[in-house]
Amino acid sequence: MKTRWPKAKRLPALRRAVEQDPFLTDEELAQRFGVSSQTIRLDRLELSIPDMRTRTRRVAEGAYRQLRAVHRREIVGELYQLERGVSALSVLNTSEDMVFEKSRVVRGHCIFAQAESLALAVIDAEVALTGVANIKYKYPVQVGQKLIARAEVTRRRQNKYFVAVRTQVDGREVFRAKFIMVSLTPGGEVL
Amino acid sequence: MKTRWPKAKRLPALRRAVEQDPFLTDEELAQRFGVSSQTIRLDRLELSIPDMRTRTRRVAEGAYRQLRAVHRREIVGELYQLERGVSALSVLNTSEDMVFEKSRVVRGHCIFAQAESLALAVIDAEVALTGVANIKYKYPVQVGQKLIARAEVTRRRQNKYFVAVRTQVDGREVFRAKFIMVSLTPGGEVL
DNA sequence: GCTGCATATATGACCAGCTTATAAGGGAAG
DNA sequence: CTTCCCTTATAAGCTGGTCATATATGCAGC
Repeated sequence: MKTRWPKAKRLPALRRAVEQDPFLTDEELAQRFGVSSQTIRLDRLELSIPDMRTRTRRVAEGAYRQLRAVHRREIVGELYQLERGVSALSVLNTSEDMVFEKSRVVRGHCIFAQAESLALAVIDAEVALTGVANIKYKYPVQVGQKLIARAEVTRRRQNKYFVAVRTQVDGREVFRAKFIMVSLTPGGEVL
Repeated sequence: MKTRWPKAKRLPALRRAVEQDPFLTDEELAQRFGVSSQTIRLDRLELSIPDMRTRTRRVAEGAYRQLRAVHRREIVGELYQLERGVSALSVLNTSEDMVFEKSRVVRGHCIFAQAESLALAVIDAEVALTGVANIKYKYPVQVGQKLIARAEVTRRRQNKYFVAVRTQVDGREVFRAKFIMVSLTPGGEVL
C-alpha cells in the first residue's frame, strides 16, 4: 500500500488487521497503511489495541490453556462433571473461530468434537476410539452461545460402550448423538 | 530459591522450567535458581533455548496455526475435485496436532471434520448445515497418513441433500458417513 | 487570500529484555 | 601455586515499544 489511508477508513481496517494477524509490528502496519509508525501508535492508543508483544503474549497464553485442554485432558470444552463409566458433563463457549463466516453459525464439527471427546472421557477405558456415531443437529447454534453437553453410558458389551450425548443451549436441545466407542485392540480393526 | 544451584543440576531443571512455562524472563529464572541473569543467558546459549519473547511468539504461532487448522478453515483438507451437486474429493494430511498423545491415533473429529466440510462443499447451496449424520470409523488412522475423502450426493428432496462420504488411507476405507445436509431457513429448525 | 483545527509526522528521552564481547573474580583440581 | 571452569560484571547495541512535546500538513470556513 503506497497511498495514505484516511483515518476514518484506517481505524476499522487496523482493528481487523491486528485481529487477523496479531504479530504485526507498528512498523509493518505503518507500511501497510502508508502512514508513519507514530500515527499507528496514536491509532492503537485510540482503539486501545495493545502493542505487538502484548498481543503475542495473549495469544500464546490463551492458546496454551487451550492446548493443555486439548492435549492433556483431551476434552474439547471444559469438563464439569465426570462419573467414570456412567455420565459426564462439559461446557463449551463458542467463539469466533468456530463459525461460518457467512452465516455466523457454529460449525457442526465443533459441536461434534465436544460430544465425541466427552463420550471418550466418560467411558472407563485406557485407550478408546469412536466406532459408530448417529448424530442429529436440531437447531443452528449462534456464536457466543454456551454449549452444555451431557453424556450417558447406556450399555456396555465387551469392549463396546454405548454412549448418548445430548447438547443444550439455554435449555433447548440443539444436538444429540449416539456413539459406540471401542477399546482399541492395537493395529486391529475398530468394528 | 536462595541457594545457588550447581550447573549440572541447573541445566536440565532450566530446560524443564522453560518448557513448562515459556513466559519466564531470564531475571525470573535467575532468581529461581539463585544465580545471576548472565549465568542464565549462558545456560540458555549452551542449551540453545531462545529468549522469552521468541518462546512466547513460537507458542502463539503454533497454537494459532492449530486453532486455524481445527476450527477456522471452511474446507478441512485440500479440495481436489468438485462437481457441484454431484461429487467432490479432498485430501487431508494428518499431523501431530490431530492425534491422541497416548495412542498416536488421529482424533475422530478431525476425520469427521474433513468429511463434513466436504459434504458441505459438494451440495449446491448458498448456506447449508448438517442435519443428520450416520458415521462409522472402521480402522484407526495413524499420524502422517493421508486421508482421501470422496463425497457423493445420492439424493435430493426439497432443501435436503443426502451425501455419502467415504474416506480412504492407502486404498483402504477407514471411515464412512452418510449426511443429510439442510439448506438453512434463517432462525428456524434444522430438521 | 488567510485563519484555525484536526490529522499527521518528527524528535528526544526512556523502558524491558534481550545479544555480543570483554574482563575479572572465586574455587576446586592438578 | 597455578590452571581452568564457572560465575559475575560491565558496556555497547538491538527491537519494539512508551510518553511527551514540537512541528508540519491538509483542508474547510470565512
